[in-house]
Amino acid sequence: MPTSTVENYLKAILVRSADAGAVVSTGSIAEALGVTPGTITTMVKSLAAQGLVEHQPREGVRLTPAGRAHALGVLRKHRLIETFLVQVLKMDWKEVHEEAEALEHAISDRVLLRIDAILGHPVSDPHGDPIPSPKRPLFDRGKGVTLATCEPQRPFRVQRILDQSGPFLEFIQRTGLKPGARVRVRERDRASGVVRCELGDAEAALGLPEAAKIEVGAA
Amino acid sequence: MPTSTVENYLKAILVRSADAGAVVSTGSIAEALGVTPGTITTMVKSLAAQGLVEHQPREGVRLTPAGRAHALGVLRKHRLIETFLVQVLKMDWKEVHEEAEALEHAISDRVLLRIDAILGHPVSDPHGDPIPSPKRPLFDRGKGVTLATCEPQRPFRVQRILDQSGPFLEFIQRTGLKPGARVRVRERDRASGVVRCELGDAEAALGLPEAAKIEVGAA
DNA sequence: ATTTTGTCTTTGACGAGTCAAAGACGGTAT
DNA sequence: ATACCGTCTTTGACTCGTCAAAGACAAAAT
Ligand SMILES: [Mn+2]
Ligand SMILES: [Mn+2]
Ligand SMILES: [Mn+2]
Ligand SMILES: [Mn+2]
Repeated sequence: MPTSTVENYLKAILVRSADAGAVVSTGSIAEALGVTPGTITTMVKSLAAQGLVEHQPREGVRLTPAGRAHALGVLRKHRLIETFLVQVLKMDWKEVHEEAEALEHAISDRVLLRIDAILGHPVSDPHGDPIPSPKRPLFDRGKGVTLATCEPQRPFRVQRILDQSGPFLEFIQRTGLKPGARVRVRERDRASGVVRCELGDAEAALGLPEAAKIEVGAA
Repeated sequence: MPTSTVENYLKAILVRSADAGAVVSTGSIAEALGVTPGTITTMVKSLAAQGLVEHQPREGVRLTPAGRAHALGVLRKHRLIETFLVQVLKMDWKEVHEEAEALEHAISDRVLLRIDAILGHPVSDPHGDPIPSPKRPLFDRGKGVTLATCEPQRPFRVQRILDQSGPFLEFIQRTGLKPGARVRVRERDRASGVVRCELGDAEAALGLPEAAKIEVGAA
């Protein structure tokens, strides 16, 4: 019966530990949760006492298997909820993260099962982030091909939006560069730093750093 | 930004004040929320300081207009959520109250609007309880006709289940005496205290006190 | 008029979660 | 070797929601 605060901490640690067993700095958790560093230290000690993390003072934090399992459960809820809000409730693409941030702590496993079934057991959320499950324990870490690095002229499919800030999602929505969209890089001009690409019959231009925020895969 | 605790208090006071402006004893709130009397007194003082209730010490508590408005909003959320869980997620009829108790504090007004629209703006929840709205401010207080008092032989429609305890809802589900069901009292034997009624082609028997827990209306 | 009883309030304490400010640490620069 | 700096930890304090236990009150019983 972890509190919702504890769940948020665990999830923050999980998504920040690239690989299972990686160590995360308390500072980065503080920044992610918008809380002072001292608060993290205190909380981390409490999490360690509950067996959810290991803490090497002045070194970092690592999820225990129990902590990781719980964090994965929360992340799964979060992403299934986002998918549900978009697919079933037809909510706006860029609003759902905030909603899911609260709902992930309020929805029971029973409700989650129903949602998962209604959605047909999806494997990724509206942003293209993978939905972990007991049988699919995360980390299909794509090879990291993005609009900044993929082969020009060849058709790809948008897979995942790496920058999920409001303005960037606005842009994605406006241009239609959402996960699932077919896209082709027309021209990548290293001098001007502009990537020009084609979506169906439309065109979109974006800077190189921005192009690197859009992961693509085989069409 | 009332906390979810405050919302639960306001809702408890609302559903316990038969008429708008009625006074509720702190003791009954304590019992409803499963909390000690001292806690209520403390909390009520805080609610009063926030202008949500008026408190006559040793007399009772009354919602202010602001408190009532907020309580109505929470009650609306609760009942719309219950309806959604049954109608859209096909959840079990007797599980939804508990789920809604948590979700009512986590769902935003945006999500609520979508749910309301998808359900077609329902006016009552699965238990037959009215769903308040800005234009429909509660209190369609039925005339209180129940299976214990309605005219025998004449067909009625189940309107509302007054006892929402687990076992009673089990019974309702088993017999099909849910809101919306057509029902007819065949025989009401005051000596044995048994009410025998007919639902479609099936029959159901129940005691008089139990019959009084099932409100009915014109078929 | 007392005493009893039931209900309400007060008081002191606690856990959870947080912050501000002060302190400890360790790596980098001088 | 020493000083400096950025990061992490400690400490003391605060809010919110809660309880247990003791106290106040008023209505009912004697
Ligand atoms: Mn959250
Ligand atoms: Mn997402
Ligand atoms: Mn609730
Ligand atoms: Mn209900």
